[in-house]
Amino acid sequence: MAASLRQLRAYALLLQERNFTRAAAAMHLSQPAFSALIGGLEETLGVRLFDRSKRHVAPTVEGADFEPAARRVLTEFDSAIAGMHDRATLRRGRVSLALLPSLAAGWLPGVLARYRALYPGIAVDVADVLSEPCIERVMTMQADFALAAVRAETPELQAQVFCADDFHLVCRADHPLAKAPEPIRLRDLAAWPFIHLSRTSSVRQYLDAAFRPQAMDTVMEVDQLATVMGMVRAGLGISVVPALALFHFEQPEIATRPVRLPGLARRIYLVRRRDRSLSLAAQALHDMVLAERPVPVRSRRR
Amino acid sequence: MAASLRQLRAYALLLQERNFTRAAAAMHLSQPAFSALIGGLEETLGVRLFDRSKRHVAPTVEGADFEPAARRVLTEFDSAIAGMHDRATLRRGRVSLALLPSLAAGWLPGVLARYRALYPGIAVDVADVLSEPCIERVMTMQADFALAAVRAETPELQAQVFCADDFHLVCRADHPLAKAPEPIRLRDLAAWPFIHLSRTSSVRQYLDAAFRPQAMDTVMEVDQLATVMGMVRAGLGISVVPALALFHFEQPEIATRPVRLPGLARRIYLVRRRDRSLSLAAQALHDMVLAERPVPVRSRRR
DNA sequence: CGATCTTACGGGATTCGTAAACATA
DNA sequence: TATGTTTACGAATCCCGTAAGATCG
Repeated sequence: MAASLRQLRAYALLLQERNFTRAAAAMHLSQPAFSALIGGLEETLGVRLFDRSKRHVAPTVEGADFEPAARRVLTEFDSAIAGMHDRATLRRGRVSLALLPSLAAGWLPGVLARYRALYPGIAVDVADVLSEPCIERVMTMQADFALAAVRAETPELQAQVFCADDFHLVCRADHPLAKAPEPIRLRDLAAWPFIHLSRTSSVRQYLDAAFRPQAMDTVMEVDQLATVMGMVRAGLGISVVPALALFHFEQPEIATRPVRLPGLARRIYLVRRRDRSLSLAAQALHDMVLAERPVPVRSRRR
Repeated sequence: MAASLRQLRAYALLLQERNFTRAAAAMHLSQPAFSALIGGLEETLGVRLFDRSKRHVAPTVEGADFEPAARRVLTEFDSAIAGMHDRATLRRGRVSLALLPSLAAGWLPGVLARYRALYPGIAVDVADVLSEPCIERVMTMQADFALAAVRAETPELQAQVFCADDFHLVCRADHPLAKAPEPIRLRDLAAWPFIHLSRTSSVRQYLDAAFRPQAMDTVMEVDQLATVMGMVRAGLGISVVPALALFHFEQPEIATRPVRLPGLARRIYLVRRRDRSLSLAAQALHDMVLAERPVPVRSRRR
């Protein structure tokens, strides 16, 4: 005969009430049914837990000594259930997201503000890294899902198009290209001093595929888009950046123009593991992220 | 709908088997019944704990995170039950006994040796103190029961006769009284130098009631029976001690003779609380103590 | 097609509540 | 006698196992 939690609850209740009738009422049970619970527990343990010889019920030595263990079990159980219930109702949890720095700085904050307002108990872990580390984090399960510029379709990963991201010219507002007639084509840029991003960036890889490097007038190569912005604003050169990064260049001295590109526009993919389902917290963020995809940004002519 | 321990066990089993059929078998349950346990747990928690889409069952993020809490609850529960079962079967426990030093040194060791052999897991706490502190310890529940020379019948305490304890003369083997004809009466001792115990001892109180103190030839007053023995052996005087303390005087140079006393013999009482039942460990010692009451010790004439 | 989980349903054990018996101060 | 626990018993519930259905590789 195995003991049950119900019996432990009856025991704990009787220990504080010291009266079968009241304890039974507290458990919404008839007194005989309650008595059977206590009796059953005593039988499975092989020990009498309460003396009910006299007017008031009193625990035996064994009955008193059992209290700490019994209460520990009950509270552990309840908190375990409550903890999972909190996760079920999104009052607790954790979600980790890996995404491109441009998305992380420009588009994500608004989404996360709404997410946190809805689910203040959920901890959010953001990794703002380039596409390759994004994918790597999903692979190693450091991130629940990622927004990256790589269509990572492997046995472990699945990818879906998240949004299209076209390229834009950035230059000083007083630069000739700032007022050149539409459409601006890639070859129109080749003559001008150019600020490149590092070779690991997806923009650069796209440009390297379109041009032979030596066909361009490369002024320098930097890692951060913010640095590109500074160089352009200083008149050191022009550059081409994805629409999602244009927020860096919303400055009076800088103009941005759409560039007509051969082939398809760059795409951002939502990448997640194929085998693992998302946690509830991750699923909620996933759904919100899809519902609030970035809207195309308009370039500005100066 | 409340969660049950059974569901937690099913969960823990499925987590390590990752297969409903095997886990069900391990629980001696049909697979559908097992499935219902998991389903019920998932419903009460409001979270899907396992993905069973593909060939093998895999825990969801929530399902994996639930493991530590669930296992903790299960092990706490099992150890709580096992702990009480150990106490029920006297494999564990504690008993504390208060008794007169003479009993503690002369009679108790043999009893405790048998008790410990039967119940090696039970810790025994012995207080070898005089009658008053014995009773005090039972009152304050520092001792489960006591063997003392006081019939402590109060609303809290009940006493039963444990054994009778008659008094014996102790003197040097070459003392005239060692070979005096039976019976030796108390008045036969008045003429000889006498070693008294302190006034708190029950022997002394008995003698003070029988004689006026000034009627005796008091040599000195000591606290310990072992000291009495040393004094007597040195020929400084004679004394009277309870039969239970005679083991101190089993020495070649010392003779012991029964003394015929007016009134009843001294009695040792077993004293316990009236309201509290004894713990199982205490009850076992209680029964053994009663079964092995001291047998009357024979005095020796030299 | 085979392995595996879920759904459907009848039978059996457990548990409940009412009523009566029993114990104690 | 009044309060409070145990016993007795019919009824509702819950849980299990068998069998059929659904799904995925």
